[in-house]
Amino acid sequence: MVENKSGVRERNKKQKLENIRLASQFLFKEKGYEATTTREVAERAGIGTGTLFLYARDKQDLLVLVYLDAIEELIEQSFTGLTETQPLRERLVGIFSHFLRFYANDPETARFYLQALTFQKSLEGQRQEAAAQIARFLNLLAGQLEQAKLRGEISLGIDTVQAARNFFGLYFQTLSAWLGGLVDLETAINHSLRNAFDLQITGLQPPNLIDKNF
Amino acid sequence: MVENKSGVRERNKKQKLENIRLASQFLFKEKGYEATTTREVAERAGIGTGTLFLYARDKQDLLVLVYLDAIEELIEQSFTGLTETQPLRERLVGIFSHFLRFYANDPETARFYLQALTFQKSLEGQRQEAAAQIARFLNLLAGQLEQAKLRGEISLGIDTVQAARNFFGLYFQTLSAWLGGLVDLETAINHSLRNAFDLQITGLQPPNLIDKNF
DNA sequence: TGATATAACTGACTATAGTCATTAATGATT
DNA sequence: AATCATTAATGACTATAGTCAGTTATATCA
Repeated sequence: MVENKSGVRERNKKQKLENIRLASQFLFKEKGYEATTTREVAERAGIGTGTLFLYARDKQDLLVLVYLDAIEELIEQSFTGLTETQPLRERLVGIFSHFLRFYANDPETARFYLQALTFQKSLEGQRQEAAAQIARFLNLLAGQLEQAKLRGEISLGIDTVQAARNFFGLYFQTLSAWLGGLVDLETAINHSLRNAFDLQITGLQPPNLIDKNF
Repeated sequence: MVENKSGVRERNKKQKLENIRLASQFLFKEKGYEATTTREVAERAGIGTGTLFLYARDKQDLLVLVYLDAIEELIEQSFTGLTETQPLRERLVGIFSHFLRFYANDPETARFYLQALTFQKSLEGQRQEAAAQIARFLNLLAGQLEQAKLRGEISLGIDTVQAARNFFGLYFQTLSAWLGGLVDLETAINHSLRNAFDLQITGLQPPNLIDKNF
């Protein structure tokens, strides 16, 4: 059991995965997700068909692989350049609208990507990375909410992690409605998302009941 | 263009659809969704393979067909026997827990059912029925919230339809987390769902800010 | 009732995702 | 450098969802 020194295999594997990623990216963009066959991806990546499935669990996993980098950048972007004066609701709508607008570049493919992340038996392969990415996003979101606490916009007693989860859930619902064709993009952002967030921030209780809790 | 009188065709079609439903139901229960082939369903329903796809758009549509009746009954049940004294949060947890516990009978198949409803291009065939079912459920839920208004549990200014949507979104997130194996059933109901609902009811704002709004 | 039109049904066919027994390449050990 | 062990790569193969050109059944109407 001696340490691997040359690392030829490791480098080859990394290179192969990157080739697969590039091939998938190119073909999905060129012909669309459904029209692309896994054989085409394998051929373009310069590997056998069987090999492809050593690197990705299934076809959808290829899509997740392609989206990983883009989403990472998107998370970065969505939290930068937030205007100081914006109220919380607008900040949140601003953050999440980045994602909606990104998916709008290719809604068809986005649907398959999001399907790959929802209601899966277990998150293996590239999906696991994507799940970790979402977890990181939720932490950043909770951080934003902590800052809102400091600004006095939200109550100090709030569980910001739970709040972040709630906002994500509401975002996801809007995303689903939009990609399902129930609303158009601008309506989704300016109405569905905003109204949902507004109600989450405001809550349902009348003031007198809230006072009772203190 | 004379009216159809005998209606032989209509009756035949209704009967065939029912046969398909029963065959699907039996086989999905017997061998599981994935292990069941569409040929088996067709054979058991006494029709050709091509005919099957005149009645269902695809395999998942068969699943939606099977679930339609069960969900209808479930909606009914979930709104009956609500204890008068329960606070809103408990009522809502109670309502939604019916669904989680129902899906717990066969979580594997439930995953495929829910996939069939999420991020689809368009809701055709049986899926359209399922979407209408959800819309009806949301209306009932909004009705519950209206009653909560009368009891003074929530503010009169609340848009109960939006609130119903929000609760559904939060429920769906919990459902997804549970079926994805991130939490067990009891945790999902007693923590994930309850905490999410709690925060939606309470809201995020400190009392002084709320007062400003009035 | 016979002729014609329309709607429903069919299973052979196609396309393709994912598997697996076999082969090739790399790394460890002497 | 020769041998062995482990890991990676391969493509022929399998399984099955969904299609479609051809066929059959029902309805309409002279």
